Amino acid sequence: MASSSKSAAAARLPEIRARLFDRERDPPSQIENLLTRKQQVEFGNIATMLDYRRGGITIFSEGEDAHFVYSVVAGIVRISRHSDGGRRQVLAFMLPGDIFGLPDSGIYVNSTEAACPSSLCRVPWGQLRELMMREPTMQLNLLIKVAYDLREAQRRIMILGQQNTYQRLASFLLDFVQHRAFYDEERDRLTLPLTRFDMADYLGTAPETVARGFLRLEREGLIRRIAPRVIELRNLAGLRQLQGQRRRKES
Amino acid sequence: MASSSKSAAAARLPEIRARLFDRERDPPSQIENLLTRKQQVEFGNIATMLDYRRGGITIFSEGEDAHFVYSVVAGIVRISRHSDGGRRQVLAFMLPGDIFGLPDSGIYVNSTEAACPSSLCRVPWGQLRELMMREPTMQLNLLIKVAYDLREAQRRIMILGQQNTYQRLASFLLDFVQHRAFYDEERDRLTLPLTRFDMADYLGTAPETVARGFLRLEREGLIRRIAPRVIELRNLAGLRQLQGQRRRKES
DNA sequence: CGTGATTTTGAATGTCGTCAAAATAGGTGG
DNA sequence: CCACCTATTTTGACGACATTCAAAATCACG
Repeated sequence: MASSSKSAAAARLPEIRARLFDRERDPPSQIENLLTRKQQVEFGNIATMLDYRRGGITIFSEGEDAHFVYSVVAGIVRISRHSDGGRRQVLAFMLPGDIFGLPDSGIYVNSTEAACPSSLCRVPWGQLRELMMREPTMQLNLLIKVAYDLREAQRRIMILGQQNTYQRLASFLLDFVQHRAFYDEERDRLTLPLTRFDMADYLGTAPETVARGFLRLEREGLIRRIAPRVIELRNLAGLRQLQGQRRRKES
Repeated sequence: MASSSKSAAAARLPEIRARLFDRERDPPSQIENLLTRKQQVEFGNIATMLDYRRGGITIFSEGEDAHFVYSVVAGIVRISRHSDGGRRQVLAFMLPGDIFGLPDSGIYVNSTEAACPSSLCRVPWGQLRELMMREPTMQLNLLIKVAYDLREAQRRIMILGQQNTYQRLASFLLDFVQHRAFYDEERDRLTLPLTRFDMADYLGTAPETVARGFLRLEREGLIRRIAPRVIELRNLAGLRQLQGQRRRKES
């Protein structure tokens, strides 16, 4: 499944990225790495690096005993939960700098899979807890990070609560524009290593509707489909303008 | 607006309620107060009690400088955010034991109002930050609480992502059954001091659709409308069964 | 180059947002 | 206590939107 190595030193140092509670520099402060060099090393000392060489591999499943906390170093991790009816909802895609796997009463409440080849950093929950008790600033960093994730979840509630599927798709594309790993600014090209099913379950809709959304975006000149998973963004401002509109065409 | 008093001792001690990271008792552990008696007093020492005598009063608005963190002692607080188009989305209703007002780069990102007469506990952010640096367990409690709120937000994403408005309304009613302040178990009566607009903005729908939802719930024998804001729940199991169904009737 | 999975397109129908208007509740002052 | 007024809630009608089932087209991979 995933190959592991104890020598975290050799690999890229783990980061935790979020926006700070307080203004440190000029407002508004950007998303940044919360850890000092020293903390990164300390964190790396209790961590194991994991390599998921292809997408679709399960990291952990809801209901299992939670022994580890993970942080993404490279790639995309899909966090999902299943409803009573068995339908999957993708709650978030975790990108480099994100942390996931905090326990709830000792168990995981979500399932997670690598959505594409990914590198993770795994820390035993007990040891992280000890480290945080010794190091209040380390704990504060985790608090800041979780608070940041909460605000992101609230942003998703906004989108799901008041946008139609067409607007949601545009929001989704725009989210990835921030990340250089997926958006080639030179060519305006977005590479999304995700299936229509993943997108549909994330956007709370059906894969067919996602496809129709892409069709409409193309017809309206906002994008061009190079391949199913490669999109040229032809009009960023136009995509952004969709956000503010009403859910439904006026009368 | 709100009357305040420095003597927190006279009032009910503030609580922070959430589910723990780890299992302390038999699984699964229930929602409980995170603070020890001593911590409650310590927390009360830097807090000011606020009384909002009627609903609709603004506590703070998005974009303002964030100086205080609040915790609900009694009542309901509505947390909302406005989209580009100006439409309001209610992100959450905060009930006794909940905390809100954590800053993002020094400012509030949400607006909050008392949804009905409420008592709050207000703490200067700077002092809370100091207290947390001295008291790692106090900080851990806040972390646990925010992580709990994150999971609740994820639950809302599930509901908005895969339930129709009828099912969402049922979920909403069931959420309040947990709280004795709103649900009279003897008479099966739910008292919701909220307008159809509040509910609609929370559920991501229109007030008319909420009204139609209540109508249908009544026609199907699941509830009985005593008054617009007082509902008799006649079939809890039936309400719960709605959750697992598909969004749309199979043709 | 074939095979299975993914993606796209088509058609039918259920759902819900919107506008309009009637009915009801809740609070105020006579 | 009642009449009145305003805000809230309910009901009706219509059309846009999205889910579902079905099937064709395309892609990825061996």
